[in-house]
Amino acid sequence: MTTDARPSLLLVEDDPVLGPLIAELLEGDYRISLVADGRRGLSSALGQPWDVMVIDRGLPGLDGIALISALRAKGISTPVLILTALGATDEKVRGLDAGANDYMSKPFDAGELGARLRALTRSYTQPTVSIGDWELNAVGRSVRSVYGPLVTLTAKECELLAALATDPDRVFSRDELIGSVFPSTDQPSVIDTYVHHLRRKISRNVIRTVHGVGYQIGDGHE
Amino acid sequence: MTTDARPSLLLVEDDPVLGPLIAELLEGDYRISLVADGRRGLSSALGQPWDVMVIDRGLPGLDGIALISALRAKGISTPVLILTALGATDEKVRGLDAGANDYMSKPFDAGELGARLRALTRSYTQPTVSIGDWELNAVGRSVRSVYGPLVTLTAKECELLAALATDPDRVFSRDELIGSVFPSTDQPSVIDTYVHHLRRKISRNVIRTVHGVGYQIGDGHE
DNA sequence: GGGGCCATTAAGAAACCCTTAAGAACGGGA
DNA sequence: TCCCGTTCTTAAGGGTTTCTTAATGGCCCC
Repeated sequence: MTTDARPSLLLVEDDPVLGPLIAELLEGDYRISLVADGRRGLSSALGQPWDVMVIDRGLPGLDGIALISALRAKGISTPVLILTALGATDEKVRGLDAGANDYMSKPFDAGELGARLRALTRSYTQPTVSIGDWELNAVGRSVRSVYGPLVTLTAKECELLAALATDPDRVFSRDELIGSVFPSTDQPSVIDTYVHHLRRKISRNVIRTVHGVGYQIGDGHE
Repeated sequence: MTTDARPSLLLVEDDPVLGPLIAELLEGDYRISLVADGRRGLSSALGQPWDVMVIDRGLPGLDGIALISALRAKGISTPVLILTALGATDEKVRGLDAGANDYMSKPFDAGELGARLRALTRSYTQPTVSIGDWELNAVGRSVRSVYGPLVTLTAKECELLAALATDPDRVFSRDELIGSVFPSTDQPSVIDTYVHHLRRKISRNVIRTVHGVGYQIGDGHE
């Protein structure tokens, strides 16, 4: 298989030497995107799902701590390791309190950075549901194909897909799905609309229509 | 029969009013055990098998989410409905992601609770009928041979095949089949048409013609 | 060769689903 | 608070699938 299985890593580091250096160190193990200021970091972090982030404490535009706070406020729970030149304990506490998951002071050991990142990507890997060739991350509201990029879903899209995925091969009636995903309405056609959204975002073959009955998640044997 | 056929239900709810109230509501349909804190909930849940659990989100001792996570980590896959005062969507996602199967916000409607519990205790596995090398899923309107691809059927195709499969080796007359599958018509040739559809979709040998009499599935050995 | 019976194909009608669009509701940022 | 963008919800037309009917051709037995 030709798929790149490396986890994606967003590196936010303004130092023109250190940034590329870290990127080079880690590029064997991660697919790295490097951005050099806080605002771009935020838009990158929000723009697509990441497996892990490494964020510098002192950044132009938007401070690292503020960046992490903003992410967490948005409900992004991607694991973050924060880097800093400051080794003081209260700095560490502040970073972790803001929502960082780990912390390293410069200068740091490359091996230790690698180990800490492995620990982060291991322990914080969010549970996913397999749907044929797709993996649904209900917490991050994202779906990724084995063969393609990550796709972000809206809340309802995600809930609908998750509901169908609770029991592959089972056929769900529209009323059933409305009860669990769209309790605020009783109009079955809303399901059609969202099925359409999901098929457009993901793939036409993920959700099967059972004429006159409802919808079902295929099992990859089609 | 003297056996109590009611499913067993473990209710973990610390509210001194709501707990007994729910227990009373449901005791006609379930054998209920009520415990009032998370740690006891965990030991009860691990101590014996349950058919279904209702767990409060906020619990003393061990939070409801943590309780469910612990259960799932132990490999306990009993269906769980989580109750909460919090209606926020991300709370819902969090609960479901921790391993809950369904979710209700307080205050809740007693009837809806009953319906959701019935849905949880109902078997999700759809019955399949074996027809030679083929397996028919009447709800999903699909048929598959061993290791073969999934073949989708229309409603009438499926009903006809299911009708024949109710009694393999028995020969069904056209009139008989029309009565049970195509009540809206009285034209026997419609059966021929649908037999043809099935043979094309599945296999030429699944349905045997008994000249002058009708149709039959298999003949004992193929 | 004729007659009965079955297999196959086709086509109109009906039921149902897909797609698009637009207004409402929601939430974030200025 | 207001504005703007996203998401949710509703609605409706067009398109597809499915049902039903019917006609033709093949096969076998008489």
